[in-house]
Amino acid sequence: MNNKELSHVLARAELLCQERGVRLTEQRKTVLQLLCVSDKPLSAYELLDRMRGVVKNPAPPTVYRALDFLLEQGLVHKLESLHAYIGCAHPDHPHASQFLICDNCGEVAEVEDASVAKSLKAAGEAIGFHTRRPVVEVLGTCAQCTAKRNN
Amino acid sequence: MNNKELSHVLARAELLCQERGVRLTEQRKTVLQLLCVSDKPLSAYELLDRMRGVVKNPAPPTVYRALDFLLEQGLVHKLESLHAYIGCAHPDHPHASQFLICDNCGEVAEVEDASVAKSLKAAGEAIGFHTRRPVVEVLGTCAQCTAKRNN
DNA sequence: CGGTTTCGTGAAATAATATAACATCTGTCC
DNA sequence: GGACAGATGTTATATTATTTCACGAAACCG
Repeated sequence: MNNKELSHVLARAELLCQERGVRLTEQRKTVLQLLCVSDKPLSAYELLDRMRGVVKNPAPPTVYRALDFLLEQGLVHKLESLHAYIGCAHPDHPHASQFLICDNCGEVAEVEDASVAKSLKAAGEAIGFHTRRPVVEVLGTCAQCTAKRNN
Repeated sequence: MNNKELSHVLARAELLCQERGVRLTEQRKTVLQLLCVSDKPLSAYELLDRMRGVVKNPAPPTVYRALDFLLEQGLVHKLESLHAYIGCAHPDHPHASQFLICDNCGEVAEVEDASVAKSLKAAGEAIGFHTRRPVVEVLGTCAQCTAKRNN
């Protein structure tokens, strides 16, 4: 995420939290920023390391608490298959995203494919299942890495 | 999984492994059986506990090695969002399954929805992404639990 | 304003999940 | 039987996540 996007996301996060009557504290903002400026998903302990410069003596609960908050607010996502976290690419609206994760370079693309969401919903409804949170993470190789390998 | 299904799956597993020239050893078969007879997904350490009766002094690598093998052979699945493992409901053919996981009762339904698979594939291809393993786990409430709650 | 309640944080310990490294054994092939 | 590859035994350790209890800050309410 570049600087402009970061500013937008942070401003948007401030606004959303205000609207919702929840508090985007310094620690929470720090974690959100760290995730947004990272070019790859970060594990909780990587975040912990990077917080050392900013927060005094952070412990695991420090980062997990911030992550819990940000996840609840839809400002970050957890990538279950990587045990890692990533800033949400479009926090502007509630959404069910899918993630395309490159095994090779670690790049993660967050996409919002209506057709995927729809067919998933339908598959659940077919057996009376009520969806709370869909986890859709596709592991594979991104276009760039595929191209490189074929050279 | 009932007894008849278990027999079928085990027989099928034996056959598949023979065809592929890989060895379904006692330990591996034990892990597969434990997963199949369980009515819910098991974590690696739950498996470890249940192996104590069968295998002498099992250690974590014992169970993780067996799981790695079984995952490779498509005989079990890993549920990333639960850190747990489950016997494959239909090992007869290679497949990309989706899992509907009930938060309330822990029941997991493995479904193979062609429409989901297709739209996911398309979403990847749209950006040149080459899929290796799709992880699709829908967290929510099963029909039974929804009904109970509304009573 | 002062009291209270709620939410957020600090800190230490520990639980749960997963892997590394290296030695030993077992089955298969020639 | 000797050599090789694959499977297992064993100990230690890495990584991810939660519990618990004490303390502090902000919002709420009179």
